[in-house]
Amino acid sequence: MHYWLMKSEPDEASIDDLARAANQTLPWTGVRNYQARNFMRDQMAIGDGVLFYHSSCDVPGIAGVARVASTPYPDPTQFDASSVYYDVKSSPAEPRWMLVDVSFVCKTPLITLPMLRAEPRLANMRVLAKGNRLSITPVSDEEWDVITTDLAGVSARALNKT
DNA sequence: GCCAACGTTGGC
DNA sequence: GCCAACGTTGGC
Repeated sequence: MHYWLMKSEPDEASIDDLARAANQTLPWTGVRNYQARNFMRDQMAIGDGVLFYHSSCDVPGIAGVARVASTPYPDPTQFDASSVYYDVKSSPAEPRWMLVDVSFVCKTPLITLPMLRAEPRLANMRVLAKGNRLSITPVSDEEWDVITTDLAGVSARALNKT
């Protein structure tokens, strides 16, 4: 069981989009970075906790909680010539990009970067490291507890709902 | 719009 | 295998 922070531009897929999606689940399309892909392909398991982060927007920050809802499978957008995520060097026989499905758990009050940086227990959080650009980063057990319980005030009941 | 930081590409 | 050039990310 691992925890993750996953960045999404809300213009493309926001926490509200996830809440409105069929089965409140969306495939995490568009990752085109090998480190981020490897996290999804090699380390994620169904049930892993996800901090849903809004990036490249007016006020970036954690906007909700989600969970990993599938095992890894090829990102279909890589084969779609009309998609911005099309990858001419990939093929169904040898897919280059893998993803997982992510399911909605709950929204949280927006937890901004200054709020995260103000919390000493998050000083080593990967997403806060200087120069970090990875769209998927691991979150430690303690970081998960601090953010979901202390900063976001999510109840244990909400976190454990299936 | 700026720019620091980082990843990828491709010539050699 | 090195590394310069280039493209992208993403906060500000």
